[in-house]
Parts: sequence; structure tokens; C-alpha cells
Amino acid sequence: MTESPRPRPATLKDIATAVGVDISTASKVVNGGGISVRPETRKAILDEAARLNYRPHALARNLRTRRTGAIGVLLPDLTNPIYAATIRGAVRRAEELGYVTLVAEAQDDAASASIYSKLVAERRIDGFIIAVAAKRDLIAAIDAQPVPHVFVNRRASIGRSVTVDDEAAARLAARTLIEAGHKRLGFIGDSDEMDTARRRRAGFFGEARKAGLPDVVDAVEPYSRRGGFDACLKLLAAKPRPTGIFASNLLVGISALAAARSLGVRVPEDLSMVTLDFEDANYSAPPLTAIAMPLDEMGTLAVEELHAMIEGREPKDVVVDVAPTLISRASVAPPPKWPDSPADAGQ
Amino acid sequence: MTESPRPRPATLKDIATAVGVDISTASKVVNGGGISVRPETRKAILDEAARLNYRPHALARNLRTRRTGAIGVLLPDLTNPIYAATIRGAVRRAEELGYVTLVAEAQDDAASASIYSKLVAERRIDGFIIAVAAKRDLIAAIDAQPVPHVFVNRRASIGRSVTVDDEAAARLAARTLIEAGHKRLGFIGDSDEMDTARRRRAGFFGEARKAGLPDVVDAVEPYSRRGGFDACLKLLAAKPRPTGIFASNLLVGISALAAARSLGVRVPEDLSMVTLDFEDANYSAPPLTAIAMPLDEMGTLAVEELHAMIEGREPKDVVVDVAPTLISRASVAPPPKWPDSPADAGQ
DNA sequence: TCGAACTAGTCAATCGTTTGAGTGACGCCT
DNA sequence: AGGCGTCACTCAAACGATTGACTAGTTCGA
Repeated sequence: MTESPRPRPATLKDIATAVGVDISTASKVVNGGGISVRPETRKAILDEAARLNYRPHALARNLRTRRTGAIGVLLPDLTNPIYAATIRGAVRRAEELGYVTLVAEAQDDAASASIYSKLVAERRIDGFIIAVAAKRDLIAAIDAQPVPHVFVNRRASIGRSVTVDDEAAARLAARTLIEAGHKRLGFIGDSDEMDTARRRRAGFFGEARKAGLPDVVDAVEPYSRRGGFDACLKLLAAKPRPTGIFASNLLVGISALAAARSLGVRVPEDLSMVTLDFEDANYSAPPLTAIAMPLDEMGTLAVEELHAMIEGREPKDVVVDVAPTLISRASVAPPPKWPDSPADAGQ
Repeated sequence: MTESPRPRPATLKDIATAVGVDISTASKVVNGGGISVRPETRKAILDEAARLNYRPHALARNLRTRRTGAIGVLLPDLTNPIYAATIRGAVRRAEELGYVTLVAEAQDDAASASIYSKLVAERRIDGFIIAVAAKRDLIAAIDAQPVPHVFVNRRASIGRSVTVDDEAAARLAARTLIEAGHKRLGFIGDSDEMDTARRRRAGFFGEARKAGLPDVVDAVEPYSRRGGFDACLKLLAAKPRPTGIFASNLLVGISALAAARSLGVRVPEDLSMVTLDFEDANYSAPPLTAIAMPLDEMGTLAVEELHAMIEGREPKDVVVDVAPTLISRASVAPPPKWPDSPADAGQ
């Protein structure tokens, strides 16, 4: 009788019958598709669509077009700030390109594989951005049901990857310590199986060697809060104790600092520390000098690469070409004078 | 000619033609639907489904059933560990109930509203778990296109909510400090507009009053790293400086600690601190004594409530009935003797 | 004046599932 | 022998959108 509150969202059919055209005409008009219509018909359709606040039913459209308009992001740890920054870049770009983003945390290889398989099998997504390590189960899952995917912050044999220049970041960290006068350097990082750790280690050791300091103390521990704590303890127990260390991961930096403090080692008076940057580094005591990586760009580029793959274009490995930069805060100082650095710190 | 690699995932039709039955029969069998079939037919269908590794096409099914099998989670900050814990609980339970979870970060009210509107308009989800504040834009968006939704860790006038017992947690924090002998207490929390802050403040102040300590110093700053830092600075500048403080949020605890240290105030010798618990609290210096909240359960229950609403059952507000517990670490000690606490610390 | 070309659309199939209604064959009871 | 009830299925219409093929009517060129 009257305009009752329409509970059901508008469909193309609603528009078409209201205007008095065929559904297909309405579809072509709202999509700007290849069809010729009189301006007034076009206007009528568009007006009606606006009036009804028409939004296409994603499922129906996707069923037909065989595209879901969704991309999945697989990551190992939601609380690790590096992913938060990356995701922000990725989500923004994805939205611009018309995708919805489905973020999933996978705590281990089996979980990664099962999430991947499920989402792909049910055809819920067009492609994956993968920030977890490509281990056995996941590799098998991808093999079994391949969809476009790009690894982010990780190189992998089975797909394209988008990474930042970890080597450059590590070299910059080394240079920072070396320029402050440190001769005995320490490195905290995960094992070389983790490719980010491998690249950072390579960069740091390489730069140290170039500066005539080949004896970097290496602490291999997982990239986790506990790992950083343990690693720092190890480093400080080394026989010639390092005076400057690079904690090559975000989480690890904070907990390494706590480990030093727990031993009564003062930062930066007794020990200088450089880590990778994130917001928390401002609110530690002391605030941590850190290397900022272009994480946002990494996320953005990952989406662009994935989009290219979904569109069938040729993908490529990309290293984000924004250089890491040093954020000087308060955790780096010249090394202490005592043990055995005679006059060379004078310069 | 030969079994060529089947690129296309199996459909019901594949199964049906292979077995020689109608699609609808196959559908009913794989869904365990109400139909009677001979055991051998059933077996044949199930076998074929297994052989082809059949998984229903989510979109097609959902188009028909008008359910998407997906729930959205809207949260303000991915890096805030409280949400990570909550999400883990939510995702696990959602999966058990057959939902896929779509996590979205909304940095402000406008973003919340636009994410909500988009996902709902495109009918991509069945319901929302909302962990952001219900402000103007979001409220308008929900009003315009209502779908089942539950607020988590937040009470809201426009929907059901699942919360933990923030008051009890705050009372426990107060008791911890009081039992250690503190007489001058401080509280760090967001403004009362944020309902979690309001409840925590009420609990803390109430317990203090009960113990004959009505003069709690209150520092109102946003729940953020910077907010915690600034708040702690304020508290330590108060005229009778508090000796025990409760930083009523996870992020805020860590940065308050850094602020104290930056002023040369030692924890716990000069200042005791209690905060809410998360992993990082183990790796600060000193490790922080904290109140653990049942966040995982909160996520779980939120999903259950949402599920109930989606199924059309009557929803209710729920407060998780697991009590907050104290995790004693190293940031609480008796107050220092000097300024003006005479003999009463002797006991 | 015939046909080609254009205009402004319409038709119908299709994506993969679900689901209520229908149906042929058989057994059983009276 | 007729009728009723099961059994074991099949049929066909949805869900909402997309898209290539098709068409009725007009215009234009030769």
C-alpha cells in the first residue's frame, strides 16, 4: 500500500522493473559495459540505482565472473608489528583495486596449509599474500591447488616474492655501530633457514668485514620475544663481550634490551644497540636507535604484484626500492673505554 | 583420452554424472540432507566426492542459502595485543562453527563505517564482531544496514556485547598494590568516554576507597603508547607522588615503565607498577606484574553470541565469567620508606 | 529501393548449489 | 484387485548477476 521499509537490499531486477528495461540493460549500464543506450534511459537507470542505494551482490557477481574480489593474507603473528605495517599498506592498495582483504593468522605450517586449502577449495579468494615461511605442508597445499600468490618479506622457491632490502638495512646498522667507534660487534638473528635472517646476517657480517672487523659474535635464536632475550644473554656472556649489537628483528630488539638491563648492563653507556624500527622503539628506556624499513610500500607492492598475476600478467620478484633509513634515538653511543680499546676511539 | 590434469575443482555435477545420479541427489547426500538413498548409492557418491576431493563452492552455496559463512571482525589496532588474543579465540571458535573470519583494521570512526557498509552492502558477511568504539558514523552505518553484530570488549547502546570483568581486574590490581603496603596510588587510563576505561577506573577507585585510600591520582590519557608515557610523567610529577600505580591497558604499561625509567625512577624500588597482562610483560625490565584477563574466552563467547543471533536466537549481553588473575612478576614491591610513610610499612 | 549499418535494447544461458514438490516402481494389506 | 505407503530418487525453480547472440526499427548510401 505505502512505501514500507524495504528490508531486502536492492537488486538489478528492482532497478530494471522500476525503469521498465531488461535486467541485462541495467547490468550493462551500471557496469559501464559495452552497450548503447539512450542518455535518458541511462540516466533513469543510474538514478534509480542511486535512489535504491544499489550495490551489486558480490557473491552472485563472483559466481558468474569466477572472481571473488577477495585476497587472502597469511601471516604468522598478528602482534608482530612488522606485519601490521605491511598489512596496512596492502589493505589500502587492495581496496583501491577493488579487493576485500581477508587476514588470517597461521601459527604454524600445518595451520597455514589448512587455511590455504580451505579458502582456495571453497573459492573464496582470488589470490594469496603469504608472509609465513614456505615449509612442507604449505608447499604441498599450494602445489595441490595453485592460485596466484606472492610471498612477502620472504623469498620462496615456489612463487614470486616482494621483499625489502634487508641486506642494506643490516649494512646500515653495522655502519652506525662502526661509526660510533665500536670494534666488537654482536648480531642477534634467527637461523639462516629463515631467509630474512640470512640476508640480514649477510649484510651485517659483510659490512663488518669490509671495516676490518671479521669477528662478529653471532647469536642464533628464533625471532621472538624470548629468542631476543636469550640471545642477548648469550652475547653478553661472550668472552670478549661485544660493545655494539644489532638485534635484527623488531620483537627481538625490545627483549634484548630487557635482557641487558636484567644483567645490569647499561644502554648505551656499556652497550650500544640498534634494531629495526617500529613504534615501540620510541617508548623503551632508552628509546632505541633503529633502522626503518619501507614496510608499507612492501605491502602495497605485494598487492600490485598479486593483482598482476590475477589479471594474468607476468609477475616478477621485486625488492622495494625505498632505502632503509636510520632513526637515531638514544641507544647508540661510543663504546666504553676500559677493557681493551686503547687510543683508536680517540679519532 | 587419458586422465589429463583436472584444473577445475570438482563440482556436484562431476560427482553426479560420474555416479549416474541427479545433482540434487548428490547434493543431499554430501550434505547429509533429508533424503533416503540406498546405502550403495550413498557410498558411491561419497567415494566419488572423496576421490575428486570435492569441496562445495562457497559462493554458489551462499547465493542460494543467503548465508555467506563469513563473519567480520572490526578492530582499531592490529598491533594491540589485546585484540590478537581475542581474535585467536574468536577465529578458532568461528572455524568450529563453520565460519571464515574476515579481520579488518579500522583506524577511525569513518573507516569503521565504510568497512562495515561495504562488507554488508556486498553481502559478504553474515555478521560482525565489533571491537571499535561505536561512534557516530559507525552507528549510522549499522542503522542503515543492520546485520547481526556483537560488540566485544565494549558495551554499546546499539547492540549486544561481550566483555570481561574489567572492574574485577581493576580491583585486583588495587588490592595487589594495597597489600604490598602502598598508600598513595595512581591510576592511568583513558577517558570515561571509553567504557573499558570507565569500568577499570570505577573498580580501582572503589577498591581504594574501601581500603580507606580515597585520594588516588588519576591520569587521563588515551590508551596508546604515547598516552601511557605522558600519563606516567604526569603521575610522577604529582605533589605527593604515588608509589604504586595501575596502568590500566596493555600498551600503556610498557610505555609507562619507560617513562619512569627516563626520570630515573626505579621500578620496583621507588615505584610499583601493575598493568594488564600480555606476552611483552615478560620481557620488560623489570618484568611487569600484571592482571591476566580471559581474552581468548571473550573472543570465543563473542562468536557464540553472534552465531546465536545469525541463527535467529535471542542474544544477550555477556560478561565472561572467568575471573581475572594476578601474574606476579617483578614490578611490585613495598613502597620506599623515606618521604612520609612512617612505621606502617613495618608490618 | 534494396541492403547494410547502426541504435537501443532484449533473450537466454550460465555460474554451482539448494530444496520443495513430484513420480514411478514396488510391497503390503484387505 | 485396488489402494495406500514407502522408497529412492528426479525435476525444476530459484539465488543475482554477467554476457554473447540476437532483433525490431530506423537511417543512410548507392
